Amino acid sequence: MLAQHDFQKNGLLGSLSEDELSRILPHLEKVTLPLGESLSESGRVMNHVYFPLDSIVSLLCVMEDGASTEIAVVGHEGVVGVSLFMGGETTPSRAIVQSAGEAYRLKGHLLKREFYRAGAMQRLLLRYTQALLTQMAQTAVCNRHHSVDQQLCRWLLLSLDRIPGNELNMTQELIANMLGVRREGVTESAGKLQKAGLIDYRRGRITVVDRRGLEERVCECYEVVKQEYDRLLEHDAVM
Amino acid sequence: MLAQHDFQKNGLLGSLSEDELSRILPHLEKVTLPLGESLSESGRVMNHVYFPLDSIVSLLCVMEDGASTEIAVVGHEGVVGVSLFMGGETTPSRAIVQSAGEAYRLKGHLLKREFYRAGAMQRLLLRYTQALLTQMAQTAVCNRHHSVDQQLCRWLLLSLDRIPGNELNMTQELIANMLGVRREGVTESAGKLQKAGLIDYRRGRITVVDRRGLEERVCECYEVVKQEYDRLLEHDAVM
DNA sequence: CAAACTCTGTACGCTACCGAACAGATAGCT
DNA sequence: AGCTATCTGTTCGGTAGCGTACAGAGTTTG
Repeated sequence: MLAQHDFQKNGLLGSLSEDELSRILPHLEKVTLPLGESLSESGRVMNHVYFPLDSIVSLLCVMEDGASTEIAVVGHEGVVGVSLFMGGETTPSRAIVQSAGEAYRLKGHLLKREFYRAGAMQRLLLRYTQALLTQMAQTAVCNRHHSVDQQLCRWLLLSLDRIPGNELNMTQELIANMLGVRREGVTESAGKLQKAGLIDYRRGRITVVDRRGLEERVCECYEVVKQEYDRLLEHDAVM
Repeated sequence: MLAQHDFQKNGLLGSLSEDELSRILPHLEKVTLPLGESLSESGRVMNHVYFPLDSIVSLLCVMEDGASTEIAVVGHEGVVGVSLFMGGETTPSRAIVQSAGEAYRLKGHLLKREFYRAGAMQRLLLRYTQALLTQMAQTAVCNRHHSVDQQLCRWLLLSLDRIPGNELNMTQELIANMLGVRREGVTESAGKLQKAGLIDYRRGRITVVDRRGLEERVCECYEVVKQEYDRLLEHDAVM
């Protein structure tokens, strides 16, 4: 049945061979991730890893005073919970659902078992982890050198790449938390984009009307990350 | 002979079992890394991986306009070149020798061969990579939320942890490049630390005279990273 | 020993972003 | 419908860090 095959919507799952897939398929469990749900808390062991389909998960670094910054975003191209197979079991960061949607989840020990077979799954996950590494690095530079305007563009495009359609359900408050800036800063930047006719903002719902326009305005960070993801995760390259 | 055993100065090499070690030992080549040398350029495949002994290597993200930011630092606890075994072969970042010193290097394909034996070496390298991930994430937050003063403290402590003694050979210009700020900003911050009696700065040579003082002044980012490194890389934990 | 170079200190105006406070707008609820 | 929550827009003073410019101090070179 076709419905059984929607795991293909996740890039990693979709890249596995029949053989590899058949071992984990029976254990894949489809779940709906509501906005704001926490999939992973700082220092806590995760029971499952999550393969998003149309949901988006943000990896956040939260500080003692509550201030936070998004360090990476995970969508249908990836998986939440790399620390399980990397061997550390936990991370000091949090994983929060930024855009509600569906995902497949898998018990952590099953993923680890599969990982340690040292087959295609391992290669795939490692390449994905490297892509994640790049995203984090580029986020660090972007935080240092680029304006809120540019970062907002980057964030919108990264999100847009991970959902179907061109609508995002996000309040400015939430975006501000992700970017680690003030809510007013987002209001201002979003206002500029609105005036320029690139987006349409209405109370928690952003519609991107001119994607090309955003791409012209965004800093190079978006493209660097995108190209690296494409390079590392194109299906042929998996092996 | 004792001189043969200084590979133990590198935490990763030192954690390997006799058995694991014996396979790569004949291929380890000791090299001296001069200040400023580039070990890895954006998008270029590295021929070797480097295990620093008393040298420090900075991983930098360089942008089109030449602006840069250090995203992580590697010393005797780690290895330069994780992209080789992660499967991507290259990264968009650069690796520059920040503090001259010695390192062992190993041909990339030999490390990969060892990695794919899926033994202790693999587990060790993956845990190290996770530590690196944490460092990058924390750098991203720090760039967003903390003052140059605090970041300078963090940077000094991270460097100090990776060299013998309490002297760093660094011009303010270089530090500024690492932190991704203006040279004048470093002058100012370093001046404050000098006045507070924490460091002694003289033309490209910093002597840390009050390490405790720095630790009191640094932001939480330093401690978060340090603890995660300790947790992931303590020898017992390796297996 | 003087010249050339490099590194450090200081000053000044400028801009982006912060913090706080508040007013208007929109959506959901009863 | 009206009430209330919440979300968005705007303002205003404060500040950290930027860009630029330049002066002094230390180090190397001829």
